[in-house]
Amino acid sequence: MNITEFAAYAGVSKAAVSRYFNGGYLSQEKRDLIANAVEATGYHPSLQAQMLRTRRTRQVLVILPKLSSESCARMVEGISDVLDQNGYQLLLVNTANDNTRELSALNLLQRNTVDGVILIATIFTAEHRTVLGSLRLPLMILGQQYPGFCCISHDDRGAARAATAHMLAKGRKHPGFLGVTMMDKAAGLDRRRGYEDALQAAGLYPQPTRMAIAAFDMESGYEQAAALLTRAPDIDCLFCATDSIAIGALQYCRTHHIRVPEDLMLAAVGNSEAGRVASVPLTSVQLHYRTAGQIAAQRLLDQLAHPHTPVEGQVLDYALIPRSSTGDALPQGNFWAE
Amino acid sequence: MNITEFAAYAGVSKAAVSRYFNGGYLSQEKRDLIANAVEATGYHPSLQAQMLRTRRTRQVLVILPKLSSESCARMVEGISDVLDQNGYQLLLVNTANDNTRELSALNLLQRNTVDGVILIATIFTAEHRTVLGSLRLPLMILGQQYPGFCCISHDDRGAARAATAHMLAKGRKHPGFLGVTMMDKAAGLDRRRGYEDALQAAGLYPQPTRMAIAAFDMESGYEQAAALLTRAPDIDCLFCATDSIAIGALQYCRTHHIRVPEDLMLAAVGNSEAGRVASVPLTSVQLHYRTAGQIAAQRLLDQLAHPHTPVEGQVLDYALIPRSSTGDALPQGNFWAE
DNA sequence: AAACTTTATGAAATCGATAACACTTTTGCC
DNA sequence: GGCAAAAGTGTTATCGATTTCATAAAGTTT
Repeated sequence: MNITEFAAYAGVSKAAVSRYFNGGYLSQEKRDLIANAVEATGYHPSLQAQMLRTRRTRQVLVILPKLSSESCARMVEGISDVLDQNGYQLLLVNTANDNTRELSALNLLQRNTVDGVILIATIFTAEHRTVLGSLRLPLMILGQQYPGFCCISHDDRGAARAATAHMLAKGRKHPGFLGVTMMDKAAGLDRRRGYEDALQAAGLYPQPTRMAIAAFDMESGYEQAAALLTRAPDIDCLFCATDSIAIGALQYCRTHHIRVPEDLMLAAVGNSEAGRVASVPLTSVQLHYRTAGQIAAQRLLDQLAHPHTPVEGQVLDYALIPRSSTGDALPQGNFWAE
Repeated sequence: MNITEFAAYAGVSKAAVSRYFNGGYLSQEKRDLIANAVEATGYHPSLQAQMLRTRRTRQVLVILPKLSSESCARMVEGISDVLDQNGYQLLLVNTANDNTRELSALNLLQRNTVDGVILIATIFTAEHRTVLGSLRLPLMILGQQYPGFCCISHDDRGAARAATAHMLAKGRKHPGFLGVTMMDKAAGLDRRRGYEDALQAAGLYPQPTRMAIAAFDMESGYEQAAALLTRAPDIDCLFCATDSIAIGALQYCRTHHIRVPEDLMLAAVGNSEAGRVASVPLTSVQLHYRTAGQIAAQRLLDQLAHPHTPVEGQVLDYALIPRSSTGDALPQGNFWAE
C-alpha cells in the first residue's frame, strides 16, 4: 500500500499523510483520521522513497579491518548502541585488511548511499588522504589521530608507557620490546614511543637489538619472542604491543622453561579476555573500546545535525590492570579483574 | 548529476544510459559515447533511485545477539565474505539479547528496506514464529534448526557427544554437566542431549544432581562449577556447553586445588582462542562458524536469484580438538592446534 | 474594521532512476 | 525479394514519497 492508496483510504490528501509522519500543520481532526487508518492498515511510508526524496538514508557506514578481533567488535558494539537509539542503521564493511574491499567500500561512499562514515583503520596511505579528503560526507576516524579529520583514539602512548613503567618500577633493568609495524600509527608507532618514554624516565636507552616486530597474531608473537629472547637472553621484562602477541610470547616461555614473572615479566595493551585467563594472567592496559565507539557515533550524529562542526580530535584514557605476569597477585576472589 | 543531465552531456537518451548500466540492446557507438562520458564526469546511477524503482536494495539484514562473541563475529565474517563478493551490502543489528532491539530490527523488515534476512538467534519464542512466518522476505536462520525455515546449523548434539565420549573413553566414570538454558535449542538442549547420548552409550545414566545451568560467561561458569562440584565432589570429568563456561570452571579448579586433568577432566564446545591459551589448554570441539556464515549467505543469494527454492536445513560437522584438559598432550611445536 | 500573522489545505512538481511501449532498422533465412 | 525475428531507439509512465506553492480560514494586533 502506498501513500496515495492510503490517503484515499483515510479520506485525506497525500500531503496530509506526509505531514502526519513528518510534522507540519495538521488539524486534530485529520490527525485522528490518519491515526485510525494507520491502526487499521499498518501503513508506513516506504524508506526507499523517503531516501530518494529527502536525500538522507539514515544509514551509517562502518569500515573496519577485522571483525573477529575483540577490540573491533567492541567498538562496533558501541557504535551500534548509539545508532540504534537514534534510529540509524549500521552498514558494515569488513575489509579483512584487503585493499580491494576497502576500495569497494569507498565506492559506496561515492554513490552517496550513506549519511556518514566511521572508519576503523590501522594503516593510512597517501591514497587514504586523497580519498578521505575529497569526501563530502561527515567522517569519524576511530582508533587513531589523523590530522585534519575528526578522530577518537586511545592514549596508546600513555598506555604503553604505563605498562612498561610498571615493570621497571619493580626493579627490572633490561627491558625488551615486541611491537607491530610502525605503519600502524596507534598500535605500532605510539606504543613504541610510550615504551621509549618509560625507558627514558628510568634513565635507560632503547636498544634496537632488544626490539622486534611481530604481526597481530599469537603465532607471530611466539616466533618473534623466540627470535628476540634468543638474540638478547638477558631481557628480564618484555612489553608487547598487543595481548595476542604477549600470549604468543607466554607460550614460548612456557615451553622453554622461562618462568613468568620470575625470569621474565610481561605486560601488554588490550586487556583481552584471552589475556585474563592465560596460563599466567596477563598484566595489560585496558582501553575503552566500547566507549570510543559510542562517542564516535554520537559525534557523527552531532555533525549530521549541525554541519560545519569544527574538526577536533579526542583522546580517551586508559587503565593499567596488574596481574600475575608482572608478579601482581590478584585480589582474593576476583579472577576476572577488569 | 542525474541521468537526464548525463544523457544530455553524452548526447544520448536516458534509456540508452540505463541500458548501458543494466544491459540491453545498445549499439557499440552509443556504448563508446557513454563510456567516454562516464570517464569524463564520473557519473554513476543513484542507488536510492534504483532501489525505489527496482524494489531491490541489494542489502541483507543480519540480526545477532552479541557481536563481541567470537562465534558470532566469525559467522558475520563468513556472511560478509559472500555478500561482498556478490555486491550486496550488510546491514547489522546487534540485539544485545534485548527484545526491544529485536523488535526494532523486525520493524525494519516490515519497512521492506532489505532483500533478505539472516537471523542468528539463540532463543525462539512463540512470537518469533508468528513474525517470521508472516515474513515475505527470504530468510536464513543460522545456528540452529527451526522447523519450517531454511537453517544452517552445527551438529551440536554430535559435538557434545564426542567431547563427553572422549572423556569417558579415558576411563572416567562420574561425568558432570555444565550447560546453558534449554530455551536455547542448539547450545542448551542439543548439547545436553549429546552429553546424555555419550553417557547412555557408556552404560551410564544422567543424574540431575550432577548437572547445572550457567549463563554464557566465564563468571557464571565459575559460580556454577563451584556449586556443582560442592554438591557432587566425586565428579571426575565435566562437560561444559561453551568454552567460556569451561574456562570459568577451570578458574575455580585452579583456586581450589583441583588438578586438571588429574582430578577433573574438562571438555567443551567452541574451540575459542581463550580456551587454546588457558592455564590448562582446553579440549574443545571446533564448529565451522565462518563456513556456516558463508553457506548461509550463499543460500540466501540463491533464494534471491531463484525464488521458491524448497525449504531445507543443513547441518555442518565438527572436529574434536583434544588438549591438556583431558590429558592429551599437544604435539611438540604446535601450541595452536586448530 | 483593517492589516498581519499563524494555521491549515490539496494540487502539482520533484527526487533519479527503470520498464513498458511503440517504432525503426538490421539481420537471417527460404 | 519477401518476411519474420532480432537489435536498436526514444518517449512516456511509474516507483512512493516530500516539498513548493497558491490559497483560504482562523487568530492577533493596531
